[in-house]
Amino acid sequence: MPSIKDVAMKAGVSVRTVGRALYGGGPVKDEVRQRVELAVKQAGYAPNLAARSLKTGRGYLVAALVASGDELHMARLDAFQIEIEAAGFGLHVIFISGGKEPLGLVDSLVRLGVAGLACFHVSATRLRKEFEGRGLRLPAVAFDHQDPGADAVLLDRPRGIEEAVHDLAAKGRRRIAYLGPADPSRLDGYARAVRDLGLPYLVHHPDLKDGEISMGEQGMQELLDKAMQPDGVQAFSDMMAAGALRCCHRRGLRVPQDIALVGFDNRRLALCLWPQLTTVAQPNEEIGRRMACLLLARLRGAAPDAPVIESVTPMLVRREST
Amino acid sequence: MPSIKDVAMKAGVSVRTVGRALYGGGPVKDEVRQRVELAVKQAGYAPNLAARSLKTGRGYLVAALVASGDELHMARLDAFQIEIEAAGFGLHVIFISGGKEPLGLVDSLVRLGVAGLACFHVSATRLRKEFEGRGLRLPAVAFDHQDPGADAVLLDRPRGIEEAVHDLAAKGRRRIAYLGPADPSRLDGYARAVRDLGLPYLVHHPDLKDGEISMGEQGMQELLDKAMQPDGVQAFSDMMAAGALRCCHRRGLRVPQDIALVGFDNRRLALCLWPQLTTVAQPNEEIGRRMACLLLARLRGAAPDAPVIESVTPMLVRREST
DNA sequence: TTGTAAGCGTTATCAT
DNA sequence: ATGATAACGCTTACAA
Repeated sequence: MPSIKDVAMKAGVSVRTVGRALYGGGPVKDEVRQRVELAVKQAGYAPNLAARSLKTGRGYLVAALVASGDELHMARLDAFQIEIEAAGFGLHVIFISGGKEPLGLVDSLVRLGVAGLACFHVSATRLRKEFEGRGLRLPAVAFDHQDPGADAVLLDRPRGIEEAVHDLAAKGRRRIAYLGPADPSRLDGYARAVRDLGLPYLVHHPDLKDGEISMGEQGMQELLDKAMQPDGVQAFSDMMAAGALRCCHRRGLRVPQDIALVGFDNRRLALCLWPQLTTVAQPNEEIGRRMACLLLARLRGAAPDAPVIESVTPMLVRREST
Repeated sequence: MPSIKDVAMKAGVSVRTVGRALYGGGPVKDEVRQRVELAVKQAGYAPNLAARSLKTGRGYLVAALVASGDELHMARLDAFQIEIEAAGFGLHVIFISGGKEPLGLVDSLVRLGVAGLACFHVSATRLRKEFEGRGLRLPAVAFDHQDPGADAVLLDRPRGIEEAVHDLAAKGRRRIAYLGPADPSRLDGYARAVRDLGLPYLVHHPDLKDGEISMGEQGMQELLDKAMQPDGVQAFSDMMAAGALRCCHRRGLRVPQDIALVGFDNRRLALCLWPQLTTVAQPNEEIGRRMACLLLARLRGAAPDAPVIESVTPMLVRREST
């Protein structure tokens, strides 16, 4: 492994000059700069990041906390990584399986000297408190929830649901139900839409907890049994919609002829179903990019003191189920 | 950030003694060790990994190359991470989106001083060659393919397919077809099974390339049009099976009454379909764990010179589609 | 049984 | 416009 000394030797200058030539911080003769750059190429020199961060105290790793392996998180993370690496940082991914933090997570982050934190649908409030307890400030950006003092990118679910319900109404549906847990943001959008459209408020919250598919299947069953007679259903998620679809198949209800069905998330699953699922898509790439921008600005000290909150809007994707 | 000096001061000993007390390497009085451990606790000391790896030259990060955000890779990676972190290493995940390596990947890995490499379905032959070109040996473990000189965990697909076909036959199916690309490992298992069972060899390779779902749908259509009259189908993947299922629905074929259908992978999707898909499951956690063991052994220098190749067996999961 | 000190590769302060 | 050198926190050979 060539070090900066080797480069200096090769170029016939001092290490200080190599530093100036590569990163600025003082005047360097053009001819010398060229010699240095050539020497870097020839030696295959790449600065040792361990040494750098030991010296500067600044870390070069950004940690991402991710709820285990979910397709949506991965899409966001992918976009996030690209921006982060383009800015010269490295991405350190930590999977939080089953809601449990890895043992000694804070320690390992401190030891690694992480420069910042990105939370993909996992709250890091406690974790950041621990950092503060050690006298460290850890810049952070979160998705879809607000950690106190952290920047955030929020998803405007109400808007997405509202658009979907309006679209159902535009297709002639008059009894549009909401199926799923009592999530305030989704219910807000649904409630606003049916009120504005003058349609009945039809909501069913299945109280099942074991997985979204069976929740969707059983919830749909109950919805039908309660004689709500829906001709359209906005589901909490694609997974729940898949369950609802199973119920319709079982009962011989045709989708979309008898009942139109809309999901939420636009998972790849939506394309695999019969019929293919109309759904509200999250702009995952945009989310990842925005999170990276926010965090990078803070790492560069170019962000205001107060947390920056941004909002992204989901988009309706029309398929066979409506 | 407390350093080892602070701990030494607090405990009233030298840094050398702290080192011995914490990591061994010489005798330490019990009483002194206790004082040191107390001081570590009180100071909240955690060794600075940048300094350590600068000094030792050994990295503490293991890099994982992953084909972007796939659910199966994530499950394996999750298990992999747990073992790696338990061994005191950190995991550095790199997503290879769309088959393209991030620009300057080798450089960034060198600079990070990664200790080892894990390839989840991405070949790293070229990458490791580049490392060798710089005079660095990079221990590596791969999944599902053999990189020269690297350890590997292979999936015994033939066994999995064979078991599935036998299961179809046991349920009375006599015309079992294989639907999918001409993947040698899967075809091997299929061919062996139908031969052993004395059943006809019915194979259709759709030459469509645009996504596995439409490939499954169109492939199934062609399979039926060719009058192969299958009463059972082993698909290349769950995604293809989902497409095949769509075709059956469209044509009014009942699954499993008219045709039984088996997928491969056991994605979460399999539970969302109607009917729920019987499929060949990959033991993802085991794969991740084994890869970690192999790599850790090599990092500790406890592995033989020759590459170690292990094999894991998939398992049939019976659901509604058979 | 314990302590001293060198050195890893970088950055940055100072002098030239 | 350039160079010598100290310091970051850690590990470890060597001295005591």
